[in-house]
Amino acid sequence: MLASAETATLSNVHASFASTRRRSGGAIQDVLSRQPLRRLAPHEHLFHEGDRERNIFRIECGLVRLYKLLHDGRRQIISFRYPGDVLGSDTLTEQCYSAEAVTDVTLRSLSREAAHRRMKDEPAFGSELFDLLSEELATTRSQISVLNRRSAIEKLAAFILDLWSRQVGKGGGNRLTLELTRTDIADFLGLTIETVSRNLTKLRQRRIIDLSHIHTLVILDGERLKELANGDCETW
Amino acid sequence: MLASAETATLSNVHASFASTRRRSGGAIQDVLSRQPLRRLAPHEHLFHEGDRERNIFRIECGLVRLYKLLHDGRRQIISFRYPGDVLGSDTLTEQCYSAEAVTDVTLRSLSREAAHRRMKDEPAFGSELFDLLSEELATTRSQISVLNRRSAIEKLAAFILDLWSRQVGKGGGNRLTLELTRTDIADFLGLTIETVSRNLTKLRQRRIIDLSHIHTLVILDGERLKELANGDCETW
DNA sequence: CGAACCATTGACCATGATCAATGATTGTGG
DNA sequence: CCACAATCATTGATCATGGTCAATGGTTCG
Repeated sequence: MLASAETATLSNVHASFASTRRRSGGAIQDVLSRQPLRRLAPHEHLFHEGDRERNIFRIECGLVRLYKLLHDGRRQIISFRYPGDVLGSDTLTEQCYSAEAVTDVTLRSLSREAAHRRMKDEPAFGSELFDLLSEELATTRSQISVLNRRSAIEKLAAFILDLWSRQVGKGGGNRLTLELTRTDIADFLGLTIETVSRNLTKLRQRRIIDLSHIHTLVILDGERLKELANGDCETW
Repeated sequence: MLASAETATLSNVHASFASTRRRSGGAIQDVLSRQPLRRLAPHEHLFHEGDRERNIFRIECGLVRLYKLLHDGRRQIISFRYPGDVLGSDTLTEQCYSAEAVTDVTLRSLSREAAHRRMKDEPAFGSELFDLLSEELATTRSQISVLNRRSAIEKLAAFILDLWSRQVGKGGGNRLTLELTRTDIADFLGLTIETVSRNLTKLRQRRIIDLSHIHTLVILDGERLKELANGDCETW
């Protein structure tokens, strides 16, 4: 069981949350790599909704959450961003959400002005930005499909698989570090913390995951998790 | 009451569905205006998910729905597009949804290849496309906020207000034509047709809307509708 | 006119939200 | 370093919303 989970691909999890990541080189990556490192402590903001100053960022290390505050005071987390992720291509025209460090974060950034200058000189730069933006839009649309119609357990299973897919290749196998609070997960999936908690407990009881330490999640049965994420919940 | 509804602005409906519309001139508009007209009958597709051929379209008249089929066979409608709307800026890299005529539709289109050629000659063209895409992303994110956390009545009220805002300025006052079926509305809002129907009935009973003819909706109390869309449902 | 499709309404039920109590974990100042 | 506070997580009881199943009524179109 462990083995099957370890070797399983995520290709048939149709609607996941995979966010915009660029690993390969490219004009944007090159420019960013030449920017100085900045450090942020937990709860510091990269930017706030409505800020005038705008940048493109690349997370070098740590975890960032993007969120919007709803008019009733609730928080909708748009996405979580991990090392290697580029963000801000979508805010060059308008800043319509906030970005906040969850953990200690190291990042590099490029101002909008610099980006615009680059775009004029280097055509590749603009088209890479365009691609980033397209990818972002596609991801956001998948997110709607997941969030809008699915049960708590389906959302949660998809979320865990998504987290897992990010840590694949970084060693650690089926063990993944959960730096997020239940509130973060709830605000992302559009659930309450109680519902998140209850469903994690159920997953634990059914030996699909292990949560011996609150912030360490071990996937025991990845296949089952994928079934759940895809809606096969008959035996749930 | 009628008067107040008539003069009310929609500015404080924070999370609505307003989609990408370009009314003013611009490089893209200019080019599109020079393309030949095409006509589609109801249920004809502009394109299907996965199609290789890609285009930018402008709806000249009629109504189009964009949708994705979920793996369980359900349909998530991404958005409805109306005359003047431009669509397809997001599909230049990948076609990840389908577009279908709801009514008789007239449109103009520009191939991806032509768009790419234009982008090289005319820098404004590329940056207009970029803006269209950004706008699209912002809209999609608002949509998540509305869809993810809100009650059926809040969704429905926001949806009606959005429809209304599109017909403002076209005469007709508070009367709007509902070319969509209940199934369309349900698939867009992530509800069932029964829930849509029941809530429309309640709105009717409370004299907030009138639905004497199935496809003609009259807003009787726009203020109340806005309150509902914003979550003031105490008296519901 | 009849068939197919669409909409409404009712009865019932499952999911997840809310309210509430308790336990665990983390961080801070003495 | 410990103790206390604050935050976070778990669990239970209850309830409301909206989904499902089912029956009926309207509309539209060949």
